Amino acid sequence: MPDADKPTLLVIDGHSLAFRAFFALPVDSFSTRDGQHTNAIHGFLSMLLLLLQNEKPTHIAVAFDKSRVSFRTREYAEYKGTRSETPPEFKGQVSLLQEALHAMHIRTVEVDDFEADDILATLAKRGHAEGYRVLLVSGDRDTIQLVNDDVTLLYPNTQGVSQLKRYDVDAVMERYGIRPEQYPDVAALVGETSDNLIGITKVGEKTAVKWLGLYGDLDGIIAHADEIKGVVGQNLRDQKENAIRNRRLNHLVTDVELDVELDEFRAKPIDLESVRPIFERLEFRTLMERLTKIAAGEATVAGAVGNGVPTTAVALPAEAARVAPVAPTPARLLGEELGAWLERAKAAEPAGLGLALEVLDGRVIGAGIATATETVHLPWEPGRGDVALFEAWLAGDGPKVMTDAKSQLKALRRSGLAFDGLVVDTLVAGWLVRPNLTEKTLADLVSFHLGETVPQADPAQLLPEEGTDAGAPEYAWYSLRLAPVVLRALGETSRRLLADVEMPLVPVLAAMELRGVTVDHVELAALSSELGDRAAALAASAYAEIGREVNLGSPKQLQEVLFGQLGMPKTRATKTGYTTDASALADLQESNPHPFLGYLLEHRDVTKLRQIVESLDKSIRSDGRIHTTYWQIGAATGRMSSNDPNLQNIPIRTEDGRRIRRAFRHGTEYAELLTADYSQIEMRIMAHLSGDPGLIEAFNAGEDLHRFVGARVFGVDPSDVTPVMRTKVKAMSYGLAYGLSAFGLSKQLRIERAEATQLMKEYFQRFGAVRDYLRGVVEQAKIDGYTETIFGRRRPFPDLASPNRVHRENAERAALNSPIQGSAADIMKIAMATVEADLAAKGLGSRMLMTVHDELIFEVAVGESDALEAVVRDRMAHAAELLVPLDVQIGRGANWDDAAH
DNA sequence: CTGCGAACGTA
DNA sequence: CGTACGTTCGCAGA
Repeated sequence: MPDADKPTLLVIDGHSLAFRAFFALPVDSFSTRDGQHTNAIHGFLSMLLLLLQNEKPTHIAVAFDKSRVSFRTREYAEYKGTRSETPPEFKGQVSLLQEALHAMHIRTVEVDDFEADDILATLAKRGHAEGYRVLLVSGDRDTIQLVNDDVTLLYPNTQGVSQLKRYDVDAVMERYGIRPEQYPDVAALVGETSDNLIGITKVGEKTAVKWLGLYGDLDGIIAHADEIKGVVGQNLRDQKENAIRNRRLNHLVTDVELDVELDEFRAKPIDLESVRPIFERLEFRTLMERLTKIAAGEATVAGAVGNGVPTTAVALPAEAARVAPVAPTPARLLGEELGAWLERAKAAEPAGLGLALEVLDGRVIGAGIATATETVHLPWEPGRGDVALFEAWLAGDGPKVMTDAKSQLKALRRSGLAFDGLVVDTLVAGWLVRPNLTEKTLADLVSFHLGETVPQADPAQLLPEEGTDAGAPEYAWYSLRLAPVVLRALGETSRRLLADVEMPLVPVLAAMELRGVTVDHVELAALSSELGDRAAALAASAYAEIGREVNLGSPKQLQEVLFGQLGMPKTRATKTGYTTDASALADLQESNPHPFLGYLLEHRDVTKLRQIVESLDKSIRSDGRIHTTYWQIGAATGRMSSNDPNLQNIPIRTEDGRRIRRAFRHGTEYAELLTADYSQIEMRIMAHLSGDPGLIEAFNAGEDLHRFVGARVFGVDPSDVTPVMRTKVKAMSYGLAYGLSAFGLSKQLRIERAEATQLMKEYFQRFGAVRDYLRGVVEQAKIDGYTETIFGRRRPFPDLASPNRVHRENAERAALNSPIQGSAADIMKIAMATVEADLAAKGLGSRMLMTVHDELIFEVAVGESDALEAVVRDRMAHAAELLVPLDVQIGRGANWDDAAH
């Protein structure tokens, strides 16, 4: 029977989904007037309605655990022992949920002594046997073992409860590299923390999958345990009982006795009158409206909006795998033919043509151009003459769609070719859709957004062989096809961000990378050798203290020295032992002073600096300049990163560090360097976003921010704010944007916990809107599943719904920080594009060289100091209009250090 | 030769 | 028990 004709059985693990919903939605925003919490019920039902709309199941069952004990806990008392007590706000929601389900005429199932997963397993097996298509919804990974050609798992791991990842056999293979039925063997070897099942030490997913490939299954692996070498082999032999026990426990029972026939789960038409009383009692107005629409058959897939309901629809890929479309065979056209083709292509694709350039040794050697149905391959050297029409198209503003345009734009520039008209870079657009950096290449994008595979994907492709590999024409074609899909996924606001902020930045970054920055090799070499000498002397002194030579760069050996030989108290634990990081060593120095610690710390500093100096020196190219690469999609917040080498972490805090900055110079044709940075931009954004009157006044007053805030917090006159008070308030202010706790604050300032708590209390009393704002960000993010910057840049936070407290709280702090760091990034990106454009418009020869998040560095052409400063100040200060002014600090000098004000 | 964790530089 | 990155090193397992 073809799939489409099969009945669809939807089976939901009720407890697991309700629990996820509980953590995904803020408990405070969902309760009835008489105080009953409803967030878990609301989230669950919201998800259920989406499933009803999208999947149109013919049969529905919801399974629940009958109690916390089952045959598993009897066999292994510690099973799920790490799970904490059920939160009181959750209790009671399950029975109300069951009541609501019954009102919707949906059957629930629970069986003594078995877990909901066993019921899922049993129903999946019966459904498969009786010719159903089965959809399982569970947050328990053990259910992966149930997936087969008829059984698909929807797993809520990406975007809170309303987004489900679809695991069919192929998806499991892709994610885990194994067949679904092998999953329990992997889990048995690796262990499962949430179930308190300990696996084999040192065995992770990779090792387990590898062994399975070699020996077939867990029994095979254990039978061949003697052949496995090394520590892991020994661990396996020692701990195999763990794995055997885990395997027994994670095997799901497929023959639980259920007193029900599958047909009894048949979905009934929605009976609004039966549902109304319970929905009214739970005060679910919006859900009732949605249900009414579904009943009337007029609901749309993404129609779920309002009252705290996630606005995104369940993420569902298109129909089952189709045959991947194949790129058209590229035509080879010359001269006039090409010109004529271009004219036709432009008419066929008014939104833009796909373009990809072939690059060899940094120079352009060919191009691929694509419409939806045709591609052209053009091997050409610039200036050949007969392709003037093509070069004119490149230079004009005719719209072009590319993937990873920046590197290609650099090659064009090097080849002396003009370029304009980039409308979509699918790499950047794809990142705006999913900023957590999962798709880094065209092949990744095609795989995720189109569900197809780029043949022989190799982005570094130089000279594509005819017919086999994907070359420039195919790249152009895929780029063009990606664009509408990705743009549709972006939504209106993000499309504006792409067009107004990100796309204009691409050629700017390309230009900056090409320019590079002059760095003095002689200076660096001298510094390196001096630092080398000092490191050697410090190492010798350290060795003398302990009477032997150890590798000071080895945490392992240091632990032997500190906690063994010197008998010092253990520090904070890491995965592999005890930390020897600088702050821990400083603590030790206080409690157990020892000269070795001092030498060690200083040795660390010196070798670290030397390492940076060495790597910078190696990066100086033949033009005497360092050319970094900016990664526009480098950070989920919207920031850029810099690599090869990273110019965004050049030391500044110590004198030795500043000596490195002194090696950064202006080129010989130029007069000096100019640096411009936003002062306290993150605090200003916080003032803007929170609207806090006190903070806004602080910035508008234009006096020293921390002094002003300190005066308010400590209730003294600004002139009476002592340096100590100022330091405390400054740490507090900056910590806010990172979700700093009283504990963290006390640690950083080395003050008592109580004092830190008091300081925070006073702070929030004076700047209450800041606290309200920060709380609101997290709450809203839990509802939406993402945060947003001032300019509408979004970042999803799936972990806000995690039942794991550590993961969840990490996500909460990141969510807190994202709109602030991200808005600052937006502003800087706008500033960069406008500064660059203004310099060009005014015909200035000065140029922007580097960006370090809130700082820009320029090379000043002779006689342009004041003109440049005026442009930079103006464009940076007015990149955004906030409730507070944007302050720009500017300095000039012969090197980067001197140019810092 | 590769992958991971610790440590540390910046904003 | 403070966000966001990139780089380097040592170590362990091939």
